[in-house]
Amino acid sequence: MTSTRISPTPRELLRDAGLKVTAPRLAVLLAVERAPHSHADSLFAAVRGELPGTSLQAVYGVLGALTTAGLVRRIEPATSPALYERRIGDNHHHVVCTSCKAVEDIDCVHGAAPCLTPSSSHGFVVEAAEVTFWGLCPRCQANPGAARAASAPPVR
Amino acid sequence: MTSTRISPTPRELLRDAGLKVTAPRLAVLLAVERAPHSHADSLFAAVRGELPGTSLQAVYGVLGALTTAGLVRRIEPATSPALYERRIGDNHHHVVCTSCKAVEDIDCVHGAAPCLTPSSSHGFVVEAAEVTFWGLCPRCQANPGAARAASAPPVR
DNA sequence: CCCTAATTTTGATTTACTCAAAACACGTGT
DNA sequence: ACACGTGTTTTGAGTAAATCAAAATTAGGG
Repeated sequence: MTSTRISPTPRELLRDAGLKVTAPRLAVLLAVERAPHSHADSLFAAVRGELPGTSLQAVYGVLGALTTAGLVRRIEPATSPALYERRIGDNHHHVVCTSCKAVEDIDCVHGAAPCLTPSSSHGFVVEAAEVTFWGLCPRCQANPGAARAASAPPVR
Repeated sequence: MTSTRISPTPRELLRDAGLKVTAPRLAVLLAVERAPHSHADSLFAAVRGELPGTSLQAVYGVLGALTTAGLVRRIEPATSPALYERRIGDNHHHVVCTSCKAVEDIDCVHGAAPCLTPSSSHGFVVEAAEVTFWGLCPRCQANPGAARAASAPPVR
């Protein structure tokens, strides 16, 4: 009995989400898996490696579809373009380096999903909480001069 | 005794920050005070009302200077342009309406500044934590059809 | 009141992304 | 196995938000 239940293949992921299986979609899915927290441009570069005909707009289209289908999560830290990752479903957060913009995952502070509840929500029905930590990554701590793209606002 | 210590005038704020006092700066400061969570464009519109010669670039320049000086705080919720507010120093957070993008302040969940500490920070030296809640504002709850500018991703 | 550095204006440019029409291909039905 | 329809991708253009740079202007110390 070869179980079909052990981590679905990219094909299955797409099919199960009701999306057609296409080469660009498989390639983007793989690229995001390999390099989490990538932006559209670098995914485009990665995809071009194995599928030279692909257009940047296709990558944007695929990322939109995958995000809508819930196969991929989009984050948008201040001052960065949108980043994509495959780790979904758990509610995890991110640390962003104020100097070089490197991103790492942070497990949810309080365990599962509703890890935060606003004190007073002004009548809003709150569906989600998003947490971004800002700091200096190990590399930039060691190498203080080398700010790659400064101006990220550490909230204050 | 008319105390000089009660909330500094805009002039004083600028001077104390080592910035020259100029009409555009006073106007932007006032406009942000009046309409918190405004973006550059709408501040530009407001400023134009009382100071017709002002350029959009000047508004961007002023906002940059005020932000650097810590007189104004910049936030950038996903899918919105940068927003500015005068409430600073306290570490407060925001709820953003997923439908109309309205923003409200939320007091820090755990009291003062270090209201969150990442469980494992991958060697980052964390300086700040930023929390954004996503939900439906009262108006959009009552008026479900009227999505003003959809596509804000409720994190998932 | 003058002078200099900071600020603002004017004008061009970049980045990240969206829109639309035409060509193409996945996969359902036969 | 094959055609057909719709969803996808390509091609090409366009937009919003913001940044960059040089020239003109102005705040405010001396």
